[in-house]
Amino acid sequence: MLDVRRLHLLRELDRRGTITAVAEALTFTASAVSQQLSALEREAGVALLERSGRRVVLTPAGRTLVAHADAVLERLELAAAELAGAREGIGGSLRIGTFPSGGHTIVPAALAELARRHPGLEPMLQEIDSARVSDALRAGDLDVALVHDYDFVPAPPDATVEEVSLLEEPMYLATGAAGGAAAVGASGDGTLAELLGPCSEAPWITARDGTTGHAMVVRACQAAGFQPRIRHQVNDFRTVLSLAAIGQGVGFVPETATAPPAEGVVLTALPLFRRSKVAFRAGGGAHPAIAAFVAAAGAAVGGPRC
Amino acid sequence: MLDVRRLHLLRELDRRGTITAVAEALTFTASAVSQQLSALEREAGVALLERSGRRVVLTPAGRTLVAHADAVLERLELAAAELAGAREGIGGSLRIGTFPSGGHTIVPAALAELARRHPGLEPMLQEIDSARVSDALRAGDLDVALVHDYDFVPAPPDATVEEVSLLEEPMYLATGAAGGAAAVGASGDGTLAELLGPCSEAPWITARDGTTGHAMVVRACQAAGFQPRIRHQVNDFRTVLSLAAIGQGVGFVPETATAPPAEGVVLTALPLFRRSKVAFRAGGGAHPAIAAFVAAAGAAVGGPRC
DNA sequence: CATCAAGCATAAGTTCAGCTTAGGTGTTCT
DNA sequence: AGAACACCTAAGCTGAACTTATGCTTGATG
Repeated sequence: MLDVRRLHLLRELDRRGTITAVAEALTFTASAVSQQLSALEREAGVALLERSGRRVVLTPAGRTLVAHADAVLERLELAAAELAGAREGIGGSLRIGTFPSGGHTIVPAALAELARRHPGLEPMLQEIDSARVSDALRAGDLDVALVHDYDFVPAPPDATVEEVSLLEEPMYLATGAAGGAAAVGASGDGTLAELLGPCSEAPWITARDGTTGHAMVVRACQAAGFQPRIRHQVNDFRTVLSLAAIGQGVGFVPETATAPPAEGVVLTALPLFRRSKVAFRAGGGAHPAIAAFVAAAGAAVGGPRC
Repeated sequence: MLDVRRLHLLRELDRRGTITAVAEALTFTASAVSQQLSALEREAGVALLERSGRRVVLTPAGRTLVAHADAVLERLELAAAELAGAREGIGGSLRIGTFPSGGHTIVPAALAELARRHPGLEPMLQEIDSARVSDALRAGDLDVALVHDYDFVPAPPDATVEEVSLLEEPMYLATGAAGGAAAVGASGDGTLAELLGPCSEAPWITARDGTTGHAMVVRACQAAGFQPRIRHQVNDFRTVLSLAAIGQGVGFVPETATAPPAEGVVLTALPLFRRSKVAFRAGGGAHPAIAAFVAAAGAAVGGPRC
């Protein structure tokens, strides 16, 4: 019988690219991973990986085996989730990841709701970049995470992670107000090019390089026909608004960040959306603590809005 | 992560009923199985089995976990099968089980065909009662098996075993001929009760007690309205015919056993069928050696008949 | 081109999970 | 009541799997 632990290593190798990275993620030495993968190859009787430069890449046989590993591990996750459901009461710890701005919007409300309904549950919050979430989930460093998904920034589909949509909100263009008063443009009509065009020469404020928020600004501007001149890179939307207010540039903020209205900023709604989701390991949705968090997060975004 | 080897033990416990039986089947000591199941229970955090008299039975949680184990193990079987397919050439050994009468009908033709097409494959034949086949497949003592399936004897559905139908043939009633000449009644019309009625007082020849062939005779007679008086119990259909010829009783034989015609026996076709099938572990159909055997067996029964 | 770091593989030593053996308890059958 | 059966626990042992140490190849850098 194929060893599932070894299949797990093969899957991580497929995702992370190097044996060293796999070892780091699972807190082994590279030697241990190398030995186990050799053993897997031996029992498989087929070459699963071959050296390519100083790394290794999976053979076609290795890649199909990873597909099977995904299926097996998903089913094991589901089994574990159901077992957790069979244990009376929801308890233990739940490791929650969140994008930075989620930490002071959705998460507190969700955690309050969660604590009210399941006092035995011990939530552990951790800020994490959305791009690193799926790795952290697979490695078991996180159980659930709040993630973002922007227009223009397609996430590669990943069979190992499931997502539940929480909220879809429009993005706003934040520009400095001439008079110093706060204003929210209800616009909504007008194409992206028409709305962004006037800012093609302005300095831009984006999220930090490498994030999906950053990529979204760049691609939206490109779609509007220009290359943004980026001056500031900050992740915190309150900082974006403060900078815009003092005329340091223009940027995007999600609807959540528009209340209370920031002084000295004009906000214009864009035909551009951000979706907030809860992500967890495929099969893990049956876990009561995860299901409870998804429900609490849903209540947190749905409650105030209805 | 749940340990798949332990899940395998739990599944076997579900099928076999006692820890001792599981240990015997997998060549462990009962102590080892007991310890591993305790460990599984500990990591599950839920009671999976409870004592009932001097045995143990699965709790509801244990039974749902077995369902997951079935799914996981089937997928692993499929993965292993595909790996075997990726190995160039078909080789190694293939352990084949067969019901006794299959040994001198289908199997030789199938093995000849198999040897012709895949000289590297080393088939290992073993007679086995159909009722024990699924256990033997699951335990890994067999890779494929020829099994039977009679009308009136429903086999309990087993998600761990897949079957491919080979042949459906009518059963014949064998009675002693008055004149001593061979005869095959083409009857076909007439209900089961009408055809068997005349034999309600005759001594019967059936397969050995506990086999499906035996159960089929008893239930068919019951359906015809009488309880058969069983005198002889033999599995070999040639012996059945010989006994019928000397007036020692009446019995059922499948069509396969009617050629060449036996002297002194009258054969009457019954509206009663026997199906021959190839069985293998769920997911194992993708294994090249198993697929080759299924094809060869199909050719063996289909070839002479078309 | 020489040098260095990254990444993988192998050898050797160590630790711990999982096996067997041995012995004990509760249950069922005779 | 006694015997056989099925399971559990304790104790000791063995091998699989990990770490450490080392060497090889590849790619980047000055």
